[in-house]
Amino acid sequence: MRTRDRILEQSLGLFNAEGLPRVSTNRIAAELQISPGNLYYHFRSKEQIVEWLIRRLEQRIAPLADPAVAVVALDDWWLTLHLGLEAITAYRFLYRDMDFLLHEYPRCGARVQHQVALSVRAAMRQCQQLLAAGVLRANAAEIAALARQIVFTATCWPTYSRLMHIGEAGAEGPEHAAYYLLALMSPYVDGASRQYLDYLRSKYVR
Amino acid sequence: MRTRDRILEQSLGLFNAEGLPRVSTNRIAAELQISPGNLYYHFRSKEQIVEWLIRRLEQRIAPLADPAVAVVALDDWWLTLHLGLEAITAYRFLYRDMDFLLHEYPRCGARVQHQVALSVRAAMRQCQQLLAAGVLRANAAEIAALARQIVFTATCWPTYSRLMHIGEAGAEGPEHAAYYLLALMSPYVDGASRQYLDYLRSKYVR
DNA sequence: GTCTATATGCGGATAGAC
DNA sequence: GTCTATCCGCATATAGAC
Repeated sequence: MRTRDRILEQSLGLFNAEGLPRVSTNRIAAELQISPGNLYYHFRSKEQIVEWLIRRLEQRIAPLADPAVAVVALDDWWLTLHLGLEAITAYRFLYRDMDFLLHEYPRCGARVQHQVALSVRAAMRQCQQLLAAGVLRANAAEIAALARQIVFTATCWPTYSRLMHIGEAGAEGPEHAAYYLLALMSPYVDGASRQYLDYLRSKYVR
Repeated sequence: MRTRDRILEQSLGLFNAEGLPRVSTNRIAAELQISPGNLYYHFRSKEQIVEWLIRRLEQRIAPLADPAVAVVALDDWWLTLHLGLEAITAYRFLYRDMDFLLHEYPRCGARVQHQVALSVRAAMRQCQQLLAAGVLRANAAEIAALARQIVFTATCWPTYSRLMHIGEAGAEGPEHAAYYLLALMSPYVDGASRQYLDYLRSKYVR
C-alpha cells in the first residue's frame, strides 16, 4: 500500500500550494511519475483523495476539541490554539477553497463544516473555563462573540492574509493569525495574565 | 447599449447566487435568452464582464474611503461601515471566490486586493480620528490591529457565515457581520459612546 | 499493481451568415 | 446586433492489456 500513501502526500502538497481546483488528477499522477489509470486504481475519484485527507485532519484536531482537556491558564489556551493553527496550516487547501469544496464535493464540505462547528463549541467551553478561573473578565454575550471570532479568525485569516500579501513568505503560516488572535483576546484579560499575553504578543510583532 | 447592461445585471445576480466559477457564459446567455455569440459581441471574455462589475463596485465604495470625510462620532463610523457592508454584500461573489479570481483573472484579483488595501488605510484613519475625538481609548498597536480586524471581518465574515449556515436566509447579508463588528469595537469604547454602541448592538441580536 | 488508450462532457471563445 | 455552428482544450473517469 505504498503508492496509496504517496498519492495522499503528494496531493496534500499540491493542493496546499496551488489550490484544490487547479490540481488535476492527471497532474498528481504525472508528478509522482505514475499513470492516471494507476491513480484511479487506488482512489475511485478525486473526491476520495480529499476525503482521506480530511480524515487525517479530523484525527489531528479531535484531541484539541476534547471536553476532557482542562484549560485553566492562558498557557493552556495558547497551546491548544497554536496546535489548531498548525493543523489548519497543514491542511489549508480545505479552507482556502471552501466554496468550491462545498459545491463540488458536498460530503467533504459538510465534514469540514462539522469540524468548524465543533471548534466553535470547544472554543466557547474553553473561554468559559478561563472565565471561571478568573483569567477572563467578560459577560456571557461577550464570551460567545469572542469564541466565534476566534474560530473565524483562525480558519479564515491565513487565507485572507495569503490573498492580500500574495508571494510574501510566511503570509499563510500560523504566525500572522496568532498575532491577531492575541489581539482579540487581549481586552478581556488583565492582571498578571495580561502581562503574559503581552509578552506572547511581542514575539509575533511584524 | 441595452443588451450590454442586461448582461452585466444578470451576471451579477448569477455570480452572487451561484459563484463565479459555476456560472458559465453560455448559462448567462441562456438565462437572458440570447445566443452565446451575442454575449461575446458585447464582451470579449468572461473576465471583461467581471472587470466592468468591479468598476461599478469601485465607484460605489470610493466615497467611503475618502480622507476628506470626517469621522468624529460613533455614528459617522457606523454609517460608513454599514454602507461598506452593503456594497460588499451587493458584490459578494468577488470576495467569495477570491482565490479563483486571483488565479483565473489576475487583473481583476489585483484590483480587488487594491480596494481592500485602501479600505484598511481608510479604517486606520477613521479609528485615529475616533481616538482623537475621545470616542476610542487605545494605544497605537491596538488601533492598527483593530482596523485590520474590522476590514478582515467585513470582507470575510459574510462568506464564512454563508458557508457555515448554508441555506439559511440572511446568512450572507450585512446583519451578521454588523453584530461582530460592533463586538470588535466595543472593548475600546466607554462612557456615553459605549451606551450608544450597546444600543446599536442590541438591534442585531440573533 | 501498473500501463496505454480512450470515452465523455463542458467551458471559453471564434467564424461567418443574416 | 444577433444568430447558428463549431473549434479547441482540459478534466474526470473507464476499459482492457500486461
